[in-house]
Amino acid sequence: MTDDTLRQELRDLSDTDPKVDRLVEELIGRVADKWTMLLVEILTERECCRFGELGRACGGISQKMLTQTLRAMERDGLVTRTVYAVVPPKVEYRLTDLGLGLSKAFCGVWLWAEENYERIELARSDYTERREAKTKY
Amino acid sequence: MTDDTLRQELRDLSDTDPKVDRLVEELIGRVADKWTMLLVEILTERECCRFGELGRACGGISQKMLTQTLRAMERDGLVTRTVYAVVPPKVEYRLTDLGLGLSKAFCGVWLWAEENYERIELARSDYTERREAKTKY
DNA sequence: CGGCATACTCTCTTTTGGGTAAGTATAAAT
DNA sequence: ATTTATACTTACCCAAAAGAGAGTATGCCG
Repeated sequence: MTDDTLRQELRDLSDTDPKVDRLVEELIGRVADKWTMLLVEILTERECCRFGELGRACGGISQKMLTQTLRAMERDGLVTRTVYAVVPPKVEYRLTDLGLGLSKAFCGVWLWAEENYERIELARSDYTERREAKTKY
Repeated sequence: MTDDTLRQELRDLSDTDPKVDRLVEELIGRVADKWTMLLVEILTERECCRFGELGRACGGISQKMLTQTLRAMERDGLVTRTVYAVVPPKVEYRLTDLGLGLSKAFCGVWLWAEENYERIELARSDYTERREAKTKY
């Protein structure tokens, strides 16, 4: 994709009526958060997961945030939640088509992050160096 | 892209060593926030913007958040900041290559959001209906 | 009888995000 | 002399987000 194609696509996107625009922005705000993105990634890799499995795969997420994020995703139609009436309880989560679509869309961002994290670390240290140099005298 | 290709790509991504994995996750957390994404989008469309222009284009962002987000983006090497020594002050922001890369990567998510926001609204109302039905008796 | 496992839920506290409003510098315009 | 424009910075404050930790239900296993 050329820069101009990109520019054009984004312009087209903003040229729709402002109500849609706000909806889309709100949706991005909702969906583009750390835990949602992580869960989408994990659920893409392993198709079907139990609650505890997701928790372990996320590393460091609290139970509260996990339930909360999963509920929001369920509400938005990104995952399905299947409860088995057994004891101890068993609940399985899997992506819907909609969720898989988001995964595809977001895949580019993961790839970008993996390709560029070194450059960003470099930019960060350069920046603090520059700031330190400035305040030196 | 097939579902399996996607799965494989994401698996490859997680198979790198866990240190890189955490870095990438941290980067996603940093960059995947509402204001950053909006600013990236605006700066892609109009190439070069002054502070005030960005503020107006964002609609409803406070000066504080605007400076704060722009500073973080500068630190990460996503934008350049050019100060002109004039009065009243004039400062121009534009995306770096890195920033433009992020824009490209994230473009897919905007498109997805635009294509699917109706489905999500529908899923939401279905969900609340289901919940209401449940709690009815 | 006493754990253990699982998927929560609830409460309490801390942290963060983000808004508001005021202050700063300075040249040009009125 | 006062206002205007611009891009901030700083201080203060509130509400929302998130973490920590305990509690719950229940059948199975020893």
